[in-house]
Amino acid sequence: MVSNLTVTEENYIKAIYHLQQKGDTPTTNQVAEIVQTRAASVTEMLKKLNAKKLLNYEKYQGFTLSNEGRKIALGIVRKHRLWEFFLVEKLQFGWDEVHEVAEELEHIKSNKLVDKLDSFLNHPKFDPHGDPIPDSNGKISHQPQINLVNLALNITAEVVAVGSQSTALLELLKHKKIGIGTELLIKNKFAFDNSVEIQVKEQPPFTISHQLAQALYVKLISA
Amino acid sequence: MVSNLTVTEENYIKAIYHLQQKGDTPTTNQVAEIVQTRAASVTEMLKKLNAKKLLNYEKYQGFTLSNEGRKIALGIVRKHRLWEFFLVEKLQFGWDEVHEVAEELEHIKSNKLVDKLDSFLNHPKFDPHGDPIPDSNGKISHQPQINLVNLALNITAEVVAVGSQSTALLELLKHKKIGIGTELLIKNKFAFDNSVEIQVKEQPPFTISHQLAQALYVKLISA
DNA sequence: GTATTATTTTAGGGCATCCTAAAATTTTAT
DNA sequence: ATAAAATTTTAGGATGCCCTAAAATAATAC
Repeated sequence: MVSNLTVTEENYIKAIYHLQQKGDTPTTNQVAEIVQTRAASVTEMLKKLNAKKLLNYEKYQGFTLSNEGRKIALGIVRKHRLWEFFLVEKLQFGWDEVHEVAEELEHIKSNKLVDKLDSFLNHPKFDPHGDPIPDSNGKISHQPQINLVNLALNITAEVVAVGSQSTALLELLKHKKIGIGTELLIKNKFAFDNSVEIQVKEQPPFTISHQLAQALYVKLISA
Repeated sequence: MVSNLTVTEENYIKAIYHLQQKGDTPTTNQVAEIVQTRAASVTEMLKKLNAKKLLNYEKYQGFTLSNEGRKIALGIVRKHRLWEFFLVEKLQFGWDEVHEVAEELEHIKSNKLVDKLDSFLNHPKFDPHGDPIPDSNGKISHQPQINLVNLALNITAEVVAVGSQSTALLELLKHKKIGIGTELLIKNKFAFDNSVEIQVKEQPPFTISHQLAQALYVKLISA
């Protein structure tokens, strides 16, 4: 219960949590890719986390987080996203440059710190990328989000989240001046390459690739 | 120059820096005490830091920080004290409960973060314990400070720093309602045990031990 | 100035995490 | 349904930092 985990252990747990969030049950190789190591090292860690009952693991048969493991993952995600919010909101970081620093800050161990930070920031529900911040009980707010490729034509919507934190994506979005809160609508979809012509409020329309559209999540504007 | 150090290496450097600040040239055993390890482990690390040119070290002959080593130490101290200031000023921590958390936060690696934090806090010069915060060039402000045992009778002075961060000391100060900024004067010094009778503004006088008086630093009030 | 004591260093080994190479198992393709 | 390919696991070794015990050196006491 008091589980004092190493930074390494926390990173494995977080990786597994994120893979599970994407639907598919995670594989050894996927985890290795995320934590930047080799499959053999992952297997070793799986055994360790299994022994600590944070994972349900049968060799060759896959693994998922136990309830306890999920709680820990939610705690880490909470810290990560609160720090990101802090960095953007209070320290004036760009939303595309906070991920790496938050990767370090998320491992600071002090419940008091997290709770006080949360109060200081007025209990934000979503981080600067639009991802929900779990509350202190691990509860997550959901806002109805639609993938941009599924948005109907000529309906104005607001960007509420992005599909990944890769710097490549964030750089592109910055260049195109699209961020959380941007209002846009779809003028056209082109079957040839699935590219999408969008119009951002008050600006001339332009076309974005299918990959980029897939990385954007929007909600309808209740006008 | 880009020196990417481990948390452990940073902790050794910081320990050596603080020992040097106290005047005496540091010993292997003193460092072991501070970083909570054995002398043998310290020797090992001394060799490593020497190889990285952060230390001038000759076996059996002692060691001191090189210029590069001192720069690194100042960077860590700067981060530690800025975070302490943040915790007390913005997150409403008590000044007696921030040290441990700051021990973790000081190892977060991002110059941009430190600089932005510094701006956010309006470039504070002293941390909540009265210790000076080095600026981004490693420059340290000094305020004239007098040890309370050397303060003359009936001269009002203001507490500007405390001699250590030990929880025992901070707890005692809290109980006696003495902190940075407290104004007081000495009514009496007792030769028998070197205890000191002090009066805090508007309150009845009381006596404190020699040890406690030694742990308090004051400056005269320019009235 | 030598003997005793204290300090520092070396020697040798432990644990966590990483690695490569090989073996075991599962999945895919025909 | 079996052969080939991909994945996962085991085996064995490396590195960073820790430890204890013993050896080397320095400091102190008489």
